[in-house]
Amino acid sequence: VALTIRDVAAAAGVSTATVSRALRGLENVDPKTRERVVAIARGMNFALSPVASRLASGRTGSIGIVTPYIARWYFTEVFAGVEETLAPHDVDMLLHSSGNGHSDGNPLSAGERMRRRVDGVIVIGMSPRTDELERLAELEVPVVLVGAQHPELSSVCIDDRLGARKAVDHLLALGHTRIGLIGGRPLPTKFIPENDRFTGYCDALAAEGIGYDDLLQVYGMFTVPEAQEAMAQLLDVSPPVTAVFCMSDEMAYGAMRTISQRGLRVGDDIAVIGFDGHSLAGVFDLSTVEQPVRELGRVASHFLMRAVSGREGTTEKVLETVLRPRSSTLGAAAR
Amino acid sequence: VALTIRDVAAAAGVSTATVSRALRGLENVDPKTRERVVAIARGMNFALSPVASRLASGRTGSIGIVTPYIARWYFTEVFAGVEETLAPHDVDMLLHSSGNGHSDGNPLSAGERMRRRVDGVIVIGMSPRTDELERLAELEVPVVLVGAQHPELSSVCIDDRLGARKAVDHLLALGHTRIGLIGGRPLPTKFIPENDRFTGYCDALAAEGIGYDDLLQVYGMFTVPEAQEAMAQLLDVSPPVTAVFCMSDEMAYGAMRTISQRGLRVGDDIAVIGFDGHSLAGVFDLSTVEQPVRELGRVASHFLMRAVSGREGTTEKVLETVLRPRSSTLGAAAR
DNA sequence: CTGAAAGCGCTTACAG
DNA sequence: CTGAAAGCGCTTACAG
Repeated sequence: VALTIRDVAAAAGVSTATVSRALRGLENVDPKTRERVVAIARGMNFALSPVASRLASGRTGSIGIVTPYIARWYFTEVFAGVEETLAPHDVDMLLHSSGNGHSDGNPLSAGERMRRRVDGVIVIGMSPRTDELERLAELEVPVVLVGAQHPELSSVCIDDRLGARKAVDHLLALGHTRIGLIGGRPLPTKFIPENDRFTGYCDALAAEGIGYDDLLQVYGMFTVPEAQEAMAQLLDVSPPVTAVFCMSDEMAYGAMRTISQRGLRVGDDIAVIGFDGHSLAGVFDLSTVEQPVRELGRVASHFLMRAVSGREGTTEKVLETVLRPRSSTLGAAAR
Repeated sequence: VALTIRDVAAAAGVSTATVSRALRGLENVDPKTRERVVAIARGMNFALSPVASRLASGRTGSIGIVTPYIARWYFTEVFAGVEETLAPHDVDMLLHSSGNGHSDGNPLSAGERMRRRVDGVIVIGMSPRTDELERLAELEVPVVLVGAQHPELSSVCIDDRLGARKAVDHLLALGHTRIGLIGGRPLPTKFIPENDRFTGYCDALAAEGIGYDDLLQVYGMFTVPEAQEAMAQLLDVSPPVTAVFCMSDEMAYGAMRTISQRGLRVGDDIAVIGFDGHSLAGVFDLSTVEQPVRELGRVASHFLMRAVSGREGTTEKVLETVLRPRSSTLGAAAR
């Protein structure tokens, strides 16, 4: 029932090759011809079949996006940045969540899912040392990493170590010396942001001559409820902590909750600082180190587009973070 | 460089038709043949080209997802529900955000973007009376609406009127009689959830013999900062409100902030209730009416899959909401 | 600037 | 259960 390029060619009295060129806006078409063809196509309400174009041209016009989690703030923001820059170029995005968001687990690996379907892939927030990534590389299309680095791949990320240091330096400047740390998982793989943030925490303490105290590190798994428990644990160590650095804002929310449930005042009795620049940090007065998450997605998209068109090899970019002090560290005075 | 089905056929000593059938798991293939073909294909590391399959079969294997916003909680949750149910069936999702998330605005309408690319589309959180939807319908593929209804389309939504009523009834039961309302936009189109929630608010008041007072309705545009201002406005009316119903949890967060900034206590001096069941409502002790957002996405996916395979006409489903009282209405005692 | 023709890699009646 | 063959709707050297 749908029209084909042949119908348009016939109506315009030209070859299908010319219609194809005209409709795609290629250079080598006489302006008058192009105009006429375009007008006729529009008149017939014709549109090229993307599927046929893809098969004929060998380009998929799609990129893959791989991420462990699909409904989390960080991913969502990166994704928005990607969509924003890619949609105008008419590239489709094929999403694959490798994580445990699936009730039944995701049967396919990202590599299998993406195979023969994409011209390149953006990997968000995944450890760069996994089989998953390994298999993705076998696809032999450009890959760009967001939030991590890899010796052989393009990437865009932040300096997690420095970011963490900014957070803890802030606490230190406020006079705190017993500073708790709510991290993610107890034994993260090498190379991932958690390690760097941990190192930044240690750096800051060391610069003040404060040694690392294992009792002050607890784990919140990057979720609110687990961070609540972690904070409860932290509140029981002695000598007591007067401040806590959380590796994510969401964990910081959990920590804040536990603190007020204990009858303590966030920012006055115990200082809390997060990491991310979550969209609700402002309204809940949470001090944090902001990372330009959406921009991460934009930059990754640009890298990928360039790589797909073969215009360059691997590139790396590190974006800046900024400390945003609020009353969760400054106290009621700042509210 | 990539292998084709012909290579596999040659290696297996069968026709391409048989390879095609075997690899797709069709019934009419001798089990032994299938097994052998599959083994050989695997040995060659061969995978069918989805693009070629699509062109040959006429099915796109994709569905479209249209939404005004891409990085908002509601959308994200629905999307996760969709992804979760569709990914295992190997259907690709083509996303189109029609909203103003784009720096440069989105040049294409959803209809144009989706054209010839999808077997069906899910429309999330859009007013059902728009050109956008109109053009989508012209695609002549099944459409299912999430969060709204339409006389001619399948849909899955909640009863917004009843949900709002639950919220306000809760406030009324607590003894409040001056109840503010933070809505979205001043003049929403007909047929959309805002109107229903407004009606539910009025229903509840009317049942207690309380008349509608225009001074008590302010607008927060579904954003935190605008809700903060709206709440500030509300705090200045007299006689004063003792409670407020916000049409979204995010607006409720803004309201809570304004209230505490004024030195008042949320839940004790002023009760606040939201709407949605946002993921952080619990940690911030916000009373709310929860809607099963992810489930909305799952149900929509099932509807769409059935429609795509021609198994049924339009269907509607209304999911339940549940009141979740917390200390933002119950007061410190519940904390 | 334009066209004829081959080809992209599959699927699907149709026939057996 | 299997195969030969046509066809899906484009794009792209190649030739002019």
